[in-house]
Amino acid sequence: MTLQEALRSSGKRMTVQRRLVLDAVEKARHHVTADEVAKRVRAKYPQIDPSTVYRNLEALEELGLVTHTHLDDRVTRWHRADSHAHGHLVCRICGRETEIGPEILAAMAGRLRDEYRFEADLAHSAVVGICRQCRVVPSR
Amino acid sequence: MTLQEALRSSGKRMTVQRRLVLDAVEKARHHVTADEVAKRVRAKYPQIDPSTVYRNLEALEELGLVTHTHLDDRVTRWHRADSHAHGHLVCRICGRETEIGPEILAAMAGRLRDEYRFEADLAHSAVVGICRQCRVVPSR
DNA sequence: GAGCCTATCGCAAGTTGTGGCGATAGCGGG
DNA sequence: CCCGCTATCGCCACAACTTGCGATAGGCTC
Repeated sequence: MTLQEALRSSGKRMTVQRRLVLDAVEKARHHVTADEVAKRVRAKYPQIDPSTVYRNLEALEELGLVTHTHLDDRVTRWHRADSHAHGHLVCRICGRETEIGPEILAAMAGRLRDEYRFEADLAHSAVVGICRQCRVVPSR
Repeated sequence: MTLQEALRSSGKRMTVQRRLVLDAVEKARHHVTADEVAKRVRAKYPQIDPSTVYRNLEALEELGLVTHTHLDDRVTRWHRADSHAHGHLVCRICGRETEIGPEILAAMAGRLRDEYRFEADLAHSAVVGICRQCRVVPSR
């Protein structure tokens, strides 16, 4: 079993808490915050500590089962790792979030790889800027 | 005086605290965290509250005097606004940070503008990935 | 299935950044 | 130069994580 192997080779264990956190992320359709995961898990099992949720999200990321993305400025958002590749645009004025295909980001990643030998992870951060709606009426 | 005009037109005031925060950011050679600014200011004027520093950084950003960037995942870093345009690559393995010219990022910004009418601010976030040194020895 | 090693847990305290509130002080007008 | 309006301040409490630590419990071995 792949999961078993991954666990064994990394020296990690599958605990009840870890499975609950993983389930919560997988059940969530899209990006969820650690806090949302914690609330969801604690709704059923209140004795599970929030810090456990945070640590498990990191552990599951090391196992390659989940990933995190920085959408807007501050909050970290988690989702299952096998989601299709895509990027995000986030408007700094209205906060609206647009999902975009991987092509444009991939083009940049290619140049970074060629010119800097840097392997960019472009799903990791959203591109911040001003969306088409908010461009029309200048903010300042 | 430009600063005076900017202040007046935005209805903001120049207080002692605000000037100290601005000075601290300008004196800092590169990107500093809000916490570092607070420590530096409080070293001389301990009665200034950290929350004042945070609020003043935002206010100075609205005035266009300073900007913030997200280098690694979590911490917000501040610098004076007139720095030359550039992007950042941050390695998720070793944490090393590379400054890059604006060309590659600008190319992507151009495509986002054309295809999505999205005005990207690419100095705002660093590109996270794996640097050339850490690529040699795979992490997993 | 008993025992051991150690990853992981729950708890509690620390860190970092945010928001409300009454008091203070810029700054434009009279 | 005094007054008044209100932006800003300092303080305090809170929100969002993070970390240290002793106790617990996976999972491998015998």
